[in-house]
Order: sequence, then C-alpha cells, then structure tokens
Amino acid sequence: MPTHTAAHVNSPWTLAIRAAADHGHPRRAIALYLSSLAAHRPCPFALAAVLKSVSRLPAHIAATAAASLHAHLLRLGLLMHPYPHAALAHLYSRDPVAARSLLDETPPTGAQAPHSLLVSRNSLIASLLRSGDLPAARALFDHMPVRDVVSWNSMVAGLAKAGRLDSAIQLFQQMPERNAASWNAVLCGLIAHGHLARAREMFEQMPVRSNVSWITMISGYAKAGDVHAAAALFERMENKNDLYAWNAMISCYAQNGCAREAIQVFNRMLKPHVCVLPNEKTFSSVISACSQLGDLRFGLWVQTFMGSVGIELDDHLRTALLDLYTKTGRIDSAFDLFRGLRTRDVVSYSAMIVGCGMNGKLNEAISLFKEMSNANIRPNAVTFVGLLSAYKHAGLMEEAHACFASMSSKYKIRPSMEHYTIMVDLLGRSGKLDEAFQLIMQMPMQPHASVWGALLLACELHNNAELGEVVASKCFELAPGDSGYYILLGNIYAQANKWDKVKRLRKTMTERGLSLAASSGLSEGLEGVFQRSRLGSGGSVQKASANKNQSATGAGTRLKCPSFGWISSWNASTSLAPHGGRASLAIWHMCAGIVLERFNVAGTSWRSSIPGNLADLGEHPDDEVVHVVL
DNA sequence: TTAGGGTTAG
Repeated sequence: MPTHTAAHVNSPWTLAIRAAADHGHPRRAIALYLSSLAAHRPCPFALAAVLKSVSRLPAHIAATAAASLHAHLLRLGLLMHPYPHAALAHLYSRDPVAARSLLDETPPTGAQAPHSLLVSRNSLIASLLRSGDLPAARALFDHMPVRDVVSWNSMVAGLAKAGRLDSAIQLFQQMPERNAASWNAVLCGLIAHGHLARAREMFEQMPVRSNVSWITMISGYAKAGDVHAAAALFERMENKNDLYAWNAMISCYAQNGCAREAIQVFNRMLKPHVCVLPNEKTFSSVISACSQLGDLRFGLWVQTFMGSVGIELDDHLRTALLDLYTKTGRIDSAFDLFRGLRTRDVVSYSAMIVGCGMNGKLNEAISLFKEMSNANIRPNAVTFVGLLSAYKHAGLMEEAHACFASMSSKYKIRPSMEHYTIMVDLLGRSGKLDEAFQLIMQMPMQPHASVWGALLLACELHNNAELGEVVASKCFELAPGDSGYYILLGNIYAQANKWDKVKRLRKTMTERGLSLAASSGLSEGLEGVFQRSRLGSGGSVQKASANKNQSATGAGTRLKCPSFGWISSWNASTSLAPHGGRASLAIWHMCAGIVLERFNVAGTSWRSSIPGNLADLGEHPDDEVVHVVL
C-alpha cells in the first residue's frame, strides 16, 4: 500500500533510480521509478534522474519519452521544480525551440530557481551549438546574468568544433576558471581540424588531464593512422579502467588494418584486473577485426560471448557481422542480417554490395544499388568498390568502365587507389595491358605497389615479359621488402624461357635478404474513432473489431486525454467479450516502451494508475473525444 | 541535484 510519503533526495528508491540512470539503463530507471510509486509519491529528484537517463535513448525514442515525461510532470505539478525542470531542459536540448519555450513559458520556481536556470541555459547553449546556431548561442552566452565553468566550456567547445579556433582560444584565455574539460574543448577542436601536433604540444603542457584528454589524443592519432603514437599514449595512461579508452584503442587497431593487435587488446581487456566490461561498441570493432582476418570461428565465438554478456544486436553490430559473413562466404546469412536491420544506410548497403561483389553476385549487387538509390541513400566510395568488384568478377568491361566514369561525373566521388586497382586488374585480366598501364599513368595520386602488382599479375597471365619488367621495377621501388613481386617476375621470365634472368633475379633477392618463402495490430480498414460517450454502448468498438481483442500503438499520433492534456506516446487496447457484451478501453501512457501510467475507462470516469490523490482523474464532459486508431 | 568533454559497423 502506498504510504504517500515524499521520497527525498537520497531515499533508497532515488538512489536505485539514479544508479540505473548513471549506468546507462534508462528503461530500468523508468521501471524502478514506477515501482517506487507503489510506496511513495512521485519524487522530483528521482524524476530528474529518469529524465537524465532518457536522454541516452536513441533520438526518436528520447523525443517521445521527453514529451511523455513533460506531460507527466505537468500533471504532477512538478514541472516548475528546479531539478526535473533543468533535466527536462537538458532532454529538450536536442531541440532548441522546445528548450527555449520551456525556459520562457514555464521557468522554475523556488529558492533553487536561479541555479536551475543557469543549468537550463547551459543546456540551451549546448543545444543551439549542436544545431549549428553559433550566433544565437553566443548571444545567449553574452547575456547570461551568471555564467559558470560549464557555460564557458560549452562556448569554447562550440567555437572550436566549428573551426573558429582563434575565437575559441581567445575565449579560453578569458576564462575565470578552467577545468580539464576546458582544456579538452580546445584539444578536441585542434584535432578535429587537423592540428594534431599542436594538440599534442598542448596535451603535454596541460595542468590537468582527465581520461577524456587521453582518449581524445588517442582517437586523434587513430584517425590520422598513427597507430604507434596512439598505443604509446594508451600504455602511458595510468587509469585504464575506462571503457572509452579500451574502445578507442581497439577501434584504432581495427580501423588501421591491425586486426591481430585489436584482438590482443580485446583479450587484455577481458583480464580480471581490468574492471571494464565490453559493450556493443567494443564488439563492433572486434567483429570488424575478425572479418579482416576472415576468422569466422572466432567471430562466432564473439557472437556467443556477446549473448552471454547480454548484448543485443543493434544495427552497427549487425552490419559488422554481416561483413564477417560475406567475407567468409556465408552470403545467405549476411542477407538475413541485412534484411533484419532497423534502418539501412550507406554503410550497411555498401557492406552488402561489397559482399555480393566478392562472392560473384553481380545481379544482387546491382539490385541493392538500385534499391538504395530509390531510398535516396547516396552511394559513397565504398559502394563503388563493391559494384566495380562485382563487374570485375563477371568480367564485364564495358559496364565497369561506365560505372567507374559515373563515379566522378554523376556522383562527384573521386576514385581512390582501390577503385583504380580494380580497374587495372580488370583491364589487365582481359588482356588490355597497355590500357591498364595508361590508366595507372593517369592516376591523380601516387600509385601504390598493389596497383602495379595487379598489372604485373596480368603480365604473367598474358606472358608479357617486356612490360612485366617495367612494371616489376615499379613494384620493387615502391615495396622493396615484398618478395611476392620478385616471384611474379621470376615466373614471367620462366614462362619466356629467360632462365639466365631468373637466375640473376634470385641472386638479387638473396642480396636483398628476401626469401622465397615468402506488432502492432495497425492495419488499414480498422481505423475508427472512439467517442468516449459512446463507449458504454460499444458502438464504435464493434465497428472496429468483430469479436477479438485489438491493440494499437500511437507513436507520433497525439492522443488527447481528459484532465491530462496531450500524450504523444501511448498504447491502447480494447477488449470485447466474445458474446458481444461490454466493451472497455484502456490507454497506456508509454515512455520508452514502458507503461508510465494506465488509464481505464470505468463508467464515465478515467482512472489513472498513479497512486495517491492523483489516482482519480474524475469525470470528464461528454464532449471529450479520444481518437484511437485501431 | 541539474550542465560540458571521449568510444562502434562497410
């Protein structure tokens, strides 16, 4: 039975809710909050924690959850309470219009109000900066009666990220107080705009460094491809009990082609003295590493391991797995994963097209490309790697040429080394050695040894020793330590019976130290409008359904509830007695998939599941209409 | 007790 005592700041319930919120379990936080209502009145501090955790949900869920919790606060009379107010302002911070109207129309009240306003304004600054409205953010910042270190940090970070490094540094120098985040804001801006050396200089001089500083530097080196610098910093980090740090390092290796090292770091992370559990981001990188190694067995073990840790497959993980499956020849399993994606984007389409290209599925690759074009998803360089390799596998010269040409003319994508390599390979294999050679000479970038290598292979295939010699010399120049190119040239000489040249080549190899070993029930036709006053007779209900239960969800459809206001996320269900008796309607006010409150129609009044004096919402006039789509 | 900074897939 509810005791109706108000939970205070540090009541066990509030602590439990906050713990769930802080550990990234928003749904658990909401569920705990609802459980707390059985014993306590709604607690503003607990609600603040719930609001905070909801901001970690995906944007589309967070938006409806914010509206639901807003309605909830409004009805509880807790909207003006400074804590939930600031938390709601934060939650709305993805949407500057909503945040501003909350601040202007329902400002917080009470002794804590000035502080709460400061926090809410900080959220609004962050929101404006995120939406790219630098002038509005700056105006708000300049007119704030009180500023704290967070206000300054947000502004400095916003300027730095927008590339206005001079202004950012100028503001940074004016700061009355700095903390690690202030330094990190500038550090992050320097790195984002390619000033890695300057960032490092600053990093070494920083008076305070947080883990964020280290991780920012490590990921900066990772993106620049400097694996050694990143690893050296990671080893220097004293406090390695930080998931972000491990993820940054594993991803650094995985993204720079050091798959073995990525898995080694992952293994280190699992050691008992490291008190960090891998999350989906960790596994995305680990699966990517497995895929690079073509190690399906380890990949499958990782998948099982993920299940045992309780990690569900999100789209990122599915895409990583899909890639692993295509690279290990399980194209059908890959298609299953692809079809199961919540949303398909350029990354998942490209992964699938590359997979089809590799597995000789030209028609599938082309139809995927059409499908993504129809969905208005713009292809990128990787998409064309997939398409071109599909044409290459099918030996379709003309089509490949047209596709290659369309990259720059139609899609404004500059072909990379990889695209050129595929074209050279295709031309070479079909015997057009001179054309392939010309294409390499026309490349806008310095050709890598592998491009020449593709042509060298074609020279072997078509017994062209003369060109082979020229091409091989390019390979030796660009990759002096790679014995493979010597062996290829040796084969070319042998085919042409040039045994003295073979002998000389072997001698050169020895001299150079190279070895030979080298549900919802929503459906059309079931739409109906439930008029509350007619519910008793069940007229509309019968129209909507014959004799079975129906349910509907209302994400995006706003539902007007009597004595309540608008709810933007709800579930409704009707049940009819099989013999056509009484009909009843219940509406669940949903928040992130969890029932926040339930309303039942009982006679002519709506009852809410919220305990205490808020339970009975009273009668409502007959002209109230609840629109429910079933 | 609210706010800011870092990590994922082709």
